[in-house]
Amino acid sequence: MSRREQYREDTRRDAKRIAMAQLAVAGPAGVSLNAIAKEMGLTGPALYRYFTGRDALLGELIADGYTELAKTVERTAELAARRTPKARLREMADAFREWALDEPQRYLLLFGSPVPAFRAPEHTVDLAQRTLTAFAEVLAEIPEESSHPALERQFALWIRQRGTGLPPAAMKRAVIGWTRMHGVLSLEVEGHFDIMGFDPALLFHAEVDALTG
Amino acid sequence: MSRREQYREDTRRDAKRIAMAQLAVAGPAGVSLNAIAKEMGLTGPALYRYFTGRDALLGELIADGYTELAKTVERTAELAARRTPKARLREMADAFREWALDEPQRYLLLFGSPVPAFRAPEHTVDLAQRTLTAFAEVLAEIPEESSHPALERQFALWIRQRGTGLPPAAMKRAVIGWTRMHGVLSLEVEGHFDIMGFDPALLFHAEVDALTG
DNA sequence: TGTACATCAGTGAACGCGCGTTCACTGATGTAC
DNA sequence: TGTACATCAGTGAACGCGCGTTCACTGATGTAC
Repeated sequence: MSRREQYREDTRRDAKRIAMAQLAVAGPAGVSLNAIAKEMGLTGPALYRYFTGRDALLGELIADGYTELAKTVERTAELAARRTPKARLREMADAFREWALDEPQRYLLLFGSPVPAFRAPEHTVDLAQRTLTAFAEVLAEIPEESSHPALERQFALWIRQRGTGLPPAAMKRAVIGWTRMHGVLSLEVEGHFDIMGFDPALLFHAEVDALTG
Repeated sequence: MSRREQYREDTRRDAKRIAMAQLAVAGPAGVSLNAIAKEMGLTGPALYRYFTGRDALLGELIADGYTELAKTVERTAELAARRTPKARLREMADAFREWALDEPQRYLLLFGSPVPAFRAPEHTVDLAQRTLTAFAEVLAEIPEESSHPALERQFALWIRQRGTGLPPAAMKRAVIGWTRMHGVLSLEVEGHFDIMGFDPALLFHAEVDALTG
């Protein structure tokens, strides 16, 4: 890689790092190209050498987020490869939770309220699938009596379209696991449990355990 | 009520109606006092006769939202008073879901990403409890073997503090039901299921049914 | 019923702010001979 | 090794926009006698 290319990459990474910090403080609306440039010692227009605009930058943050999350969960699954599927599932769920709580606004950027008038680029869909697939894989190893035939039929269709070789029932349970984890995490992150005086971690773990009967 | 009082109330209601319309289109960030005033045929500063500021208006929208939602669910419970608890629960859940899907941004205003640098007023906490209590009441009528003692102990404590006479297990199940419904609804509303080609309603109903074993 | 006063709604100008983005231009870095 | 040219980073000014909020003021509506 030439020095210029190296420099470009460094600058882009810097800009995204600062953007993430702004996101953490003030949400997506608080991410401003001018403010980022200022913090880098540049003027606003300079960033247009590196990003086609604000939306492109946000899009990259989203894509990076999905990728990071998937890698985190996948790595946890690998490290726990020799443990029982149930234990592995628990660890993966914990990794998911930690990743969310570590930087709530980054989590909400992926799964929270959509940024108005901003559509995530198409290829993020595949990135988003990675994490779900990891959960489906471990769930496929944990037997459970099948139920909800109508729902599973729809998942079978979807799996056939996308060509992953996972059992529909496992995919269904992965989606249910996802919605349940997200239900707890999003409300926790937004402070809705604050006044209720209980530990959201207990609730989260109860939900993960309930997944496997 | 004097004519002036009547006029004040009408104007306030008008302003909030327009604010809700803006919210529906562009989210909380899209709610602008100036734009509201313009649509009413007024200038911006005029609205300061009716609201102390933008945050106060948003606060009222939130409080109204919680109250509306609670009333909707409570009314449904009353209308289904003679049906079995399970059937009543299903109808209440459906009412919850319909309310959410009817105006997604209003739902997200209550349960979605927090508006940065905006704290909901204290009394909204009680309003938020109303809906939860309605669900706890019906769940108290549906027996289920108790589990998760640690979690239930925390709910017992909270219930004692707030003086509602509900069984902790019912409260716990209401919270779990809430997180599960929210998990499905928030992801649905934000379009995360769009490319997966299945009917979120099926998932939602599966979750509600799973609540009662 | 009419007059004097108080209350209130709404205006228009202004303050200060920040935003995304375009554009012509300077100056430095890299490249080809 | 040096020169001529191309490429690229970054600047500064500008455009146009909208925002929340304050303030002095006008004009209409209500109230008390």
